[in-house]
Amino acid sequence: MDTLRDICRRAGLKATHQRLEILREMLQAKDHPSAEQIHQRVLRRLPTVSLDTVYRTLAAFDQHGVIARVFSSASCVRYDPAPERHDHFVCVKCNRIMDCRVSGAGRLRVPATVRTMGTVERIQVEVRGVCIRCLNRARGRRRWWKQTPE
Amino acid sequence: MDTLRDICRRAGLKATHQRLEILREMLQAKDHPSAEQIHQRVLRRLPTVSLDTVYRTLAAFDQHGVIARVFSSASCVRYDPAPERHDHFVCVKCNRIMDCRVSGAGRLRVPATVRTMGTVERIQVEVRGVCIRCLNRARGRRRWWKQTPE
DNA sequence: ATAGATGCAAAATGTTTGCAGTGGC
DNA sequence: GCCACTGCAAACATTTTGCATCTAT
Repeated sequence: MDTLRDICRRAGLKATHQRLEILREMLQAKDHPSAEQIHQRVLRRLPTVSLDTVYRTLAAFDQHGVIARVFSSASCVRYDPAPERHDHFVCVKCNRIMDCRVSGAGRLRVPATVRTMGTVERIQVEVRGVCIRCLNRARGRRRWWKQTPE
Repeated sequence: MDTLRDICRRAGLKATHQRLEILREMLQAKDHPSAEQIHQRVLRRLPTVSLDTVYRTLAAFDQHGVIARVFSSASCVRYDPAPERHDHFVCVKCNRIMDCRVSGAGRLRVPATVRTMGTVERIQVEVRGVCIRCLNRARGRRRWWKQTPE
C-alpha cells in the first residue's frame, strides 16, 4: 500500500506537512470539494495552512495526475447558441470549445439508480484534449478569448 | 422565420435594443463566447451597452431556454480524487456533484473527424439535472458548499 | 402607467502572484 | 546547502448587487 508520502514523491513533489494533509483530505473526500472546502478541512489538523497553499497544491496534484480537476471549462461562463444536442471538444490548454459528434452519444441511457439522485435534464458529452492550435504553438499561454477566433 | 424580437417575446422578455443585439451576436456566434466577448461584439453596433447588462441578459436567455450555458460546473474549481473512469451527475441548482454510471459511456468513440481538432485525452459524460435535495427543498439558494455534505 | 430593464459604481467572490523566509531532500 | 515550498498581502478577474433612471408594453 502507498503512503501519502509515497504518492507525493512518486509525483515528483516534496512531501510537506501541508501536502500530506491536503492529499489525505482529497483522497477521502466523496463530494468533489473545492479548494476552499479542502482548506477548511485541512485546517482542523493543521491550523496554519494558508488558502493559497491549498490552491497551489491542488493545482500541482492535478498537473501530476494525482487527482483530477472536475472539468469546469474555464475561468468564465461560456454560452452556446444551439439548443440541439451536440457534443463538445474542449481544449484543456486554451479552453477553446468546438462542437463535435461522438458516436454512441445518442444512445447513452441513465440507469434507474441515477434517477434516485434527481431528475435528469440532459446528458452532455465532453471530449477533453489539446487542440491543434495549442499543439502547434509551443506555449499557448494567452487567454483563449484574446486569441484569434476559430 | 423568427425575428429576434419574436424570440425575446416568446421567452417572456421585453425586446429591448440591447437584448436584440446581444441575441443577434449569440445566434451567429460559432465559438461559445463568454459574456465579455459578447459585450465586445455588441459594442460595435451599440456603443453604450454595459457589461453587466450583457451578464444579466445572457443569464435571462439561458433561464428561458433561448441559449444554453456551456456547463462549467460552478463558480469555482472542484477536484476529484478518483482517476478511474466514472461519470458525474451535476445538480444545476446547487452544483452538487455525484459520481454515477451512464450506460453506454464506455462505448463512446471519437470519430476521425474529431481527431483533426486535436489529441483526445478523455471523454467525460455529465448528467445534468436537479438533485433530490433541491427538489425537496423549495428554495435551494444557499451555496452548495455551505450545505450539509452528502 | 407600470413592471421590468438599463447603466453606473461599488462590492463580492474566486484565484493568482511577488516576495521574503522556511524546511525537505 | 539548495531549491522547492510556504505564508502573507496585495493584485486580478469575473460576476453580482443596489439604486436611480429609463422604456417597452
